[in-house]
Amino acid sequence: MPKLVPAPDWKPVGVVGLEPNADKAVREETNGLVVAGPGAGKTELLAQRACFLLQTGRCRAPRQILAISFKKDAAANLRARVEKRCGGELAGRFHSLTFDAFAKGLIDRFGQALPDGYRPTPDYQINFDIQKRMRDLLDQLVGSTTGLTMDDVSGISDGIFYKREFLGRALPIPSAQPQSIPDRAATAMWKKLLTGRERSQLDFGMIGRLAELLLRSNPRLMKALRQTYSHVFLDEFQDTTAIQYALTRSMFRNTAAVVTAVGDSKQRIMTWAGAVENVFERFKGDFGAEQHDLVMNYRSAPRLVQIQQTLIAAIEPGTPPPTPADDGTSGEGDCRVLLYPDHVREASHLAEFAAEWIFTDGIHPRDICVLTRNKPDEYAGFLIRGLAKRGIKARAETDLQDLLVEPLVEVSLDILSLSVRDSDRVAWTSLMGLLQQLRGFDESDPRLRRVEAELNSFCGTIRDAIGAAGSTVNVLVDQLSKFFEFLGLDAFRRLHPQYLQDDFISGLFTKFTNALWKCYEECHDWPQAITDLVGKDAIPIITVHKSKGLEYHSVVFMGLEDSALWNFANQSDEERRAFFVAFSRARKRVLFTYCAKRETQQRSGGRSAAMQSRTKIGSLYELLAAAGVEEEIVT
DNA sequence: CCTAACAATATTTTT
DNA sequence: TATTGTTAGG
Repeated sequence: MPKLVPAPDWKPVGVVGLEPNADKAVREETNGLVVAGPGAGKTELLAQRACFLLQTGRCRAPRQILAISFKKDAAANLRARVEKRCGGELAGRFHSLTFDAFAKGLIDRFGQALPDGYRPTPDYQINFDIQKRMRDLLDQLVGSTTGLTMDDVSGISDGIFYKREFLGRALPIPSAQPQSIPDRAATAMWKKLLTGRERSQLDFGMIGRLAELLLRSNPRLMKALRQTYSHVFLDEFQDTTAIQYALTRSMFRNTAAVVTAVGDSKQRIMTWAGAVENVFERFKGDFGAEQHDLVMNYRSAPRLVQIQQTLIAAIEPGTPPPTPADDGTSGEGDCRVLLYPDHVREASHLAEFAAEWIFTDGIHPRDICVLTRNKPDEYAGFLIRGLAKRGIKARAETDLQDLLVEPLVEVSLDILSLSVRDSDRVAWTSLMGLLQQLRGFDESDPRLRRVEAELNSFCGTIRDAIGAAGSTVNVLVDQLSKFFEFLGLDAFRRLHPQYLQDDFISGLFTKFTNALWKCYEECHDWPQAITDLVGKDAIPIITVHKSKGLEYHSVVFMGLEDSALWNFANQSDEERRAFFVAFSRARKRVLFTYCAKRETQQRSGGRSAAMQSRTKIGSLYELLAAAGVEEEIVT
């Protein structure tokens, strides 16, 4: 048992120091809201606070810290930092997971304790299409059992219904008579999705509502939960949805749990997906949270921070301006707008830049990022080919990103790499470790020698099969399936409970094998195909939304044009914040591009490129001009 | 088979 | 808003 440190003696772990407000937030004894811009070290602050609470005994065994993030990688990142900072033993009481994983965990463990009428089948299916299929589902409600007529149902707008009556408020649906038509439809809809088929159909919005109902209707469960967690962290709080906030609120408001939320309202770019606009104010009101503003920017060069100050003044006047931690000795930072006649010139010019950055300045391709507002593959098609001519790889990441972090895919890539490469120590070690774990052997178990031999012979079989002439994607599927049988598919699925859902694991497997086969067909070289799929040396091309929370040495925002920001007139605040998010990803350099003419997709039909304009988003250009950013006309 | 008119969609996380 | 997809009707 590690020795407790008295709070006054506690020092931040592994960092030089914290700015005064951060130090205060780390040691805060009551609910707090940390508001901080990009590069302020919000995640690090949470990691330090976890260390503080665990090492000083503010959070004392058996009590735990619950840390909730939005994205899997953010949750994993935070967990890893805490483990590194204060060791595995204390970090064992730090539970870092996504909101959805947390709510689903409650339903999976205790869902059968839900009240009648709201109890899903234990083998419920996750269905991502419920919102999309709402019109259809509504139409299916017509009938004598629901008492809803064709007219009733066609008078309901599916989008509004889903957001308001179906998921917009706490369960249960008010049942006092007379029920309004939408309320009757909502009641019938829950019934249909929970009991209409053999297996209940749920999406994550429904799971969130059910989790909240579960706790509210089971005081003992609620009490157990509150006793488990003495402290709660909420990361990226500006993105919290109404459902998530309701759950958080009913769990921890007016309880002994100390809740710390961190976020940045200037980076709120998910309101269209349900993020609550005034969630900071509501949190401060409901939880009596004290606000801590952080002002340091540890990410960006001084010139870039200065430009950020201009953007911030426009987005959220009155916000304290950020202070660069970077003194500029390694470069002031650079931002320019490049105006091109067309997408062809843009591609060749940007490729020239990239070649210089990579081959002369030694910047790693992964430390460069191309951002687009939407449709990255269409916007960057020409650029990808321009870069390829100079020997630089680049690719639109989109769904590959998510695929590659799945354990199923990692294991598959390990065994394939081991099969087709002369040696891959890392893959060998990780597969042997996994086999050992799944078989329940300890390190010195003599049976491991046999497993080693079997693994080796598997590699030979796989290499021969997938390398044979006339091999198809089915051969790949077949070989991998056999390998997972050998590995112990059931044990593997128990190790990663998300794979207990048949559709999830089989869909994932198909996506992966198809993607890998596509790479193979392009180069007919297995080691190369694996490298290509992983995208190790490729410049990532992603949307602004995907880039949230990431940072790069250099950022290129392609297509600062009216048509790319098509909804600017309707949601200029949100688009301005997206612009700010894009800009603030960079440590040293940001380039914006504009093309007078642009063809976003490479078409064989030879359609003419569309003329672009930038008047409707003129206010963005004015902001850059006000910050002294130069425009450069490239011919 | 072609065109005109209309509708959908774009930014997203989550097992 | 601009582009792409769908469908009815010629």
